[in-house]
Amino acid sequence: MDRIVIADDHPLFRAALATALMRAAPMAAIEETSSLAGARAALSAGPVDLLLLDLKLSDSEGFAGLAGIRADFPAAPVAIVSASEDDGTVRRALAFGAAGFIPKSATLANMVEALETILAGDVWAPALTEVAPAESMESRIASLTPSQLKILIGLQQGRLNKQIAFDLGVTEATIKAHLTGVFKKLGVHNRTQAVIAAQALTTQALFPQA
Amino acid sequence: MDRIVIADDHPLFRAALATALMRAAPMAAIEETSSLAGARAALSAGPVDLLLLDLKLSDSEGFAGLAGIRADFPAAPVAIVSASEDDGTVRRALAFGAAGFIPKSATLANMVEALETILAGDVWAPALTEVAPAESMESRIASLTPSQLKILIGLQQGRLNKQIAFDLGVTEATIKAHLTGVFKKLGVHNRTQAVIAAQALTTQALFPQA
DNA sequence: GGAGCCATTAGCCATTGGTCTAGTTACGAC
DNA sequence: GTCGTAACTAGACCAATGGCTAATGGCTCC
Repeated sequence: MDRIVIADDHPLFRAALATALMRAAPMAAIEETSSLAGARAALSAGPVDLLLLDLKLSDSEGFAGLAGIRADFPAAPVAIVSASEDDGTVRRALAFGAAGFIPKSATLANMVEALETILAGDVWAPALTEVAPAESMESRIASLTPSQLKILIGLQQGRLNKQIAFDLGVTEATIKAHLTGVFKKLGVHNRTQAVIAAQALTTQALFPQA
Repeated sequence: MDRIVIADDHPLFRAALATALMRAAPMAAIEETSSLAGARAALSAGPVDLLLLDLKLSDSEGFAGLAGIRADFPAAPVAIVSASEDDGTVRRALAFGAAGFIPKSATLANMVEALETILAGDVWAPALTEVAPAESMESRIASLTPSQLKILIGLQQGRLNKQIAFDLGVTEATIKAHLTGVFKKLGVHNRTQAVIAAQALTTQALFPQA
């Protein structure tokens, strides 16, 4: 029996997802939450077979929420449900390790199909116009270790090393060491440039392709 | 006789603007360029009565180009021509001191009207749904002095104080002094947070209102 | 002329940031 | 098993940053 968590701040859409889930996985135990914090709580409580995550939650900021979840709970499959479904958004979600992408504009039948695919362990996403855009900043960020990613998210919120260290329960020296690794992987030389690079985590594509 | 500079990387659109200008200001001397650098060169060469600036140039990044021009040549009226014409973009352009906003989707007649208005010294912009959105980060950035703005743009490019000082031909001490002012005006406490705040200079509105 | 704002620089000092080196653990390959 | 690799951790050391005071000169607005 699967344990499935729906994290979306729109009650009606949660209901729609639940309906689709009842068809795709009749035996699943479904939990609903409207916040990223709620999703994290559910993940902390025990293993989850699928998390359906809205990109736009009150307490999350775009892909930073997804990235944070992936860092803390790498074992849990996460499917993104989103109102925006442009190529760039989909591609980025997959780059950050999403197991699937479900546009909110999808029909119920499509959602059922998508959920079945994802629950079977495959990846489901709207058709992409192209396969791989090569060396993107997204792929670089996706290559960060969980700790590095958490620290990058800290940077992006303007926190000091000391604050991040406190948040993560480690020494400031540790933060600095991880940061050096982050800089190397992102190809930058200081935190300011890292924040600029990490804009990919929150920003819409400036010119979404097609 | 007016001296008017068109900075747009699309040759056809430059031609369209030139056509509109010939009607709005038959006696004007028109110069064309495809880059921000070209526009700067023209402004440096002598007083310009109007600069028509595309928001998206190869060597500029959104509003940073406009802000930089305003900082270096505060006397020159700048009208933005842009493909995107959502409310947020227009509002922001005006917040950064644009004398007008001409959507690329405008008809030739509209362009002529807009240019006449702007050349007469008035502000021309598409209708805004609302007048003032109060205390925005844009208004804070717009309150920066020219030097402060140039330094903020330096920050946003990930440069060191030393590098910015070299670029502007001043001492590092000067950069620090200005930075203190920037932090105060933006309400932040370090350069990382300033960069995050300054994202308004390059980023599209995440959720352009209407 | 004076008040006020801006730009510029210097010097000092505390804090923060970043690199280097190094020890520990975990995990898969052989 | 143990070898190699990658991740996490941390201390030492130096560079960069930021706040402070103080001084100079230019500028505009009363």
